[in-house]
Amino acid sequence: MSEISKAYEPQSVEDKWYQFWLDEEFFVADPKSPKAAYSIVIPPPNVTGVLTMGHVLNNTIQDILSRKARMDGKEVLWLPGTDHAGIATQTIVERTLKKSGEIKHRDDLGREKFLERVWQWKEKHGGIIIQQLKKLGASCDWSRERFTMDSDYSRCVQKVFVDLYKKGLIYRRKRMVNWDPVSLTAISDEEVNMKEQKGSLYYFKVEVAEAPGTFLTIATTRPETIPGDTAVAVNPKDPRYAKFIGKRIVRPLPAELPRDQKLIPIIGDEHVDFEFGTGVLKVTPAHDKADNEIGLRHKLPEIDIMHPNGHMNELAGQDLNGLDRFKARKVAAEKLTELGLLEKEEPYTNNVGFSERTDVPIEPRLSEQWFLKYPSAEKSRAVVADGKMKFFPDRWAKVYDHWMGSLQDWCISRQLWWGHRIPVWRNGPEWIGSKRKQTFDLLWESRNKGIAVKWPATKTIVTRPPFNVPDSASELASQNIEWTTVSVEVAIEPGNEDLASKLEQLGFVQDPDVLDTWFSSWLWPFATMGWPEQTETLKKFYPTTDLVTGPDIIFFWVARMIMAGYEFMGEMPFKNVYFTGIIRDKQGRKMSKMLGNSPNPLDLIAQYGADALRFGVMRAAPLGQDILFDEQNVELGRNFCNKLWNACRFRQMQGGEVQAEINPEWLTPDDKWILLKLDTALREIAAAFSDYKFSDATATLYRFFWSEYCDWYIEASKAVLQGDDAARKSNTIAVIDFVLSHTLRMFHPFLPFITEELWHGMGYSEEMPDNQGGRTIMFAPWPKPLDDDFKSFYKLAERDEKLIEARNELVTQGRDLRRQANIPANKKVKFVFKPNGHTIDAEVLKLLLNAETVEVDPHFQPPKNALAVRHEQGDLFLPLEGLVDVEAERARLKKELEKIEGEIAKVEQKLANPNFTQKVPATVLEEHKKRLADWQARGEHVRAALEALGP
RNA sequence: GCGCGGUUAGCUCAGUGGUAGAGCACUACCUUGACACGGUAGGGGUCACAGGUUCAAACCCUGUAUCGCGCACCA
Repeated sequence: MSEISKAYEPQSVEDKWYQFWLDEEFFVADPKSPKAAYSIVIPPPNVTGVLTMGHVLNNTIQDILSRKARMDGKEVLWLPGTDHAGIATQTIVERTLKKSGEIKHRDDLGREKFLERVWQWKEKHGGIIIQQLKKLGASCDWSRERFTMDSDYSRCVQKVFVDLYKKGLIYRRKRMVNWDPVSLTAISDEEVNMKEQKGSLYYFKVEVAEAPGTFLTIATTRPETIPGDTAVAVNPKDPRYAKFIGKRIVRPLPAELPRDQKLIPIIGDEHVDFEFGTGVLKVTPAHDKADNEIGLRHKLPEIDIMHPNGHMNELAGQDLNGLDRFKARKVAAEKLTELGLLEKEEPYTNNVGFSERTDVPIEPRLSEQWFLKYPSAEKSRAVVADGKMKFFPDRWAKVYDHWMGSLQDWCISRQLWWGHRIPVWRNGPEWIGSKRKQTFDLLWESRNKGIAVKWPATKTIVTRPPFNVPDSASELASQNIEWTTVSVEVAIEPGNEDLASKLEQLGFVQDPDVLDTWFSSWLWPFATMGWPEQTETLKKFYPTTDLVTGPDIIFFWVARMIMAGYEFMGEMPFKNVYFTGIIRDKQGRKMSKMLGNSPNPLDLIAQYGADALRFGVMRAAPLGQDILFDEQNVELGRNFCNKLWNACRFRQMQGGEVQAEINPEWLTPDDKWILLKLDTALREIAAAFSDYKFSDATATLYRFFWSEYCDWYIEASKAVLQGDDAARKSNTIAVIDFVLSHTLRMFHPFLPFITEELWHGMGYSEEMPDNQGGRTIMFAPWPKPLDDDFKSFYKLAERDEKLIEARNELVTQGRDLRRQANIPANKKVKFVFKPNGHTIDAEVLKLLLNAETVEVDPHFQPPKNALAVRHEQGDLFLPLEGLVDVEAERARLKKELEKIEGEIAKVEQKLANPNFTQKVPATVLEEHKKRLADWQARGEHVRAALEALGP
């Protein structure tokens, strides 16, 4: 440290070292390295994203793991990148363009032009979060940064799609999906959140056509869908209604439709719960998932009465046509009232599915979509259940298992533009005329080359291989298939772009939909490493070691990656999964832009430093618990860094040789004590790492460094450092260097910047080989606990530890005497120590007590008013002259005596119990006996002190 | 409805059977040659409740209450 500032100033330090690490390529992973591999792939943040506290938590953990692994001598790959985030990105760009007045709708630009703008936007703003991660100190291999829409990556997605298509696992079908009427796309079940909604349950009556004057009453929450009803269902076992099955009712809406066009059947279906409502269910197959299933069972017609944007269409009738679905609900109820059919409306709370992205109620809608039947599901489920892949905390394994046990096919198509377009071409309406022969020839030729050509004859939907393509025109003819009614699907693998363009010339069109973003993210662990080539990187770093992510994407991402890993790599994608908690504000609310309770991590870094932010977050983030974030945590981190800084500054002020040999003969009991405490801390941290308990690790670091090293050891060592014995002094400095060099390395994964600065500043990097931290602390060895050879060479034994701990206790009590006597902290006082056969360093005692002198007198006879503490090492007296408030002191001592007697009674009771003395392990019994003796001794002492105060 | 997690000091949380802990906040004293982003000392808890197991329970078991989360879902 050329210039020693009194306080640590992170801003000037952090950028300097990050640039150094980048320039030296310390983060770059070498697949040819002989070292053992350690790898993590980053959960790719949205390319539109900015750094949130969640990212800070997540990436700090990954950085800690990566840096620790480097110090453990591993070849580390932390692979970064971003996700194209279909809906989110498209929405942002579209909104921006609308705001600027350039367009009213993305159709104004057209698909191609619009995508150009998204790419432009991505180039301009897409790097922000990467830069922010660098500010945090993330040691990612930036030379390998990937984006899920990179051309290589897109080829992986395309290949995977066609592969699964050929296996028959991907298919296109008209089905009920979750429709988001705002973003105008289907979404998957996982993107739907159920929320409680307060609404109404409407009871209306319908007339039975075959029995005029007879009415059934139906309860519904959605009267606006009545025009879409194609049946009324009752439970066939319901005695009230069974007799109506087979008859028809008159559907009340649309009101203007003639009665004979509104007759719909009463059907019997087990699905109907006769406890609920009136026991009569209206069936709307086009607008309700359960109703759709009933519709399929009973072959009911489907009437779609809504536009994709959630507004009613003309089939809903003139009263509702054009209205938004919620407005239509009210109008439909009014209409029923008008018709005299509404019996009552009661308040009702039910659960409604909301789109995760746009937060509007999803609309169940019939549409043609692509679906995936999950591959390798059994293996993927078993690997976690068997514990071959470990989840931390492991309760998530149960959640995973439950989901894996009830997999539903995944709706993977999205009606968006920004994303991987589905690589399937279909014959369009203009597929006519003279190009017919040319087309068939091309298709037969392609099919023979292994291209996936599906040939579903009209009305026959083929979804499984083998693809039943007629071999020739004559076969086509012999099957009596009219070529004009044939529909063909061609899925094209990467590298066959020429076939696509040929098909397009022949009137084929590519499917307009894109794939769900997660359909690309699920390939992340191997698509980023060069798959499908068997690259050096894949060989070295796949499967990855750890995955760090939030439990909110366990289904979206983690489960799917496991399945993709098995399906395409034949191997699990990661060995351990660490699930972080969710960051909340200090009132326990989720961080959100709306609430404005989400601090900007960059502001925190600017104010407190990246190390402080990292330390504060890690300290507050126990495994598996949500984190209530408070800026005070960061302040604490800053204070801690400052403490570390100043402790090193103190060492530097002592001068002397850097990292000199420690001479075992000159070690003081305090030296031995701190070495043993260091050993304990190293062991605790090793244990914390193996359990992924980072908050435990930071707690240990904090306690060891602040309480043990600074508060006790440094203060005690001043006795030597301020003395005039040069040999002892340099030995103590050697101990300090030993401890500090271990401490800095132990801290480095958590506090990368300040430790690098101090590592160099303290001179610990000097004359060291590279693998000992010569160029950077990043590659200094992770400190190991002290071994037995070390301990015996330096004669470190448990009794040294006990001796100092007892001495420290004596000091604390001695310091308390000052307070009892109301002596200001800055006033030096004279203590007398009456030793009890033990040796104790009076110089150290004097320093720790902040005393003017500590007189050691084995024959000291205390005066009446001396305050005293009795201790196993001797008695410490603070002789005073009339300073003490006798009454207050008496009261205090009495209170203490009461407490002591209580403790004595407790232990005595236990020891008097023969069950206890006979059953308990010897060590516990011993400990209780000793405890009793200790309390008794203290009690005696307090009693003596009381007596000494006089009557 | 099913499942999971929490309930310990004013606040946020550690603590897997053997003397209840940390940080912050609080009180008092102190700018003592590393650090006021600091030091010293102190006050403060029937460990949600009720049973049970045990020589011994914050900890294990059963139940209850309460908060949060996930899954499922009946119009």
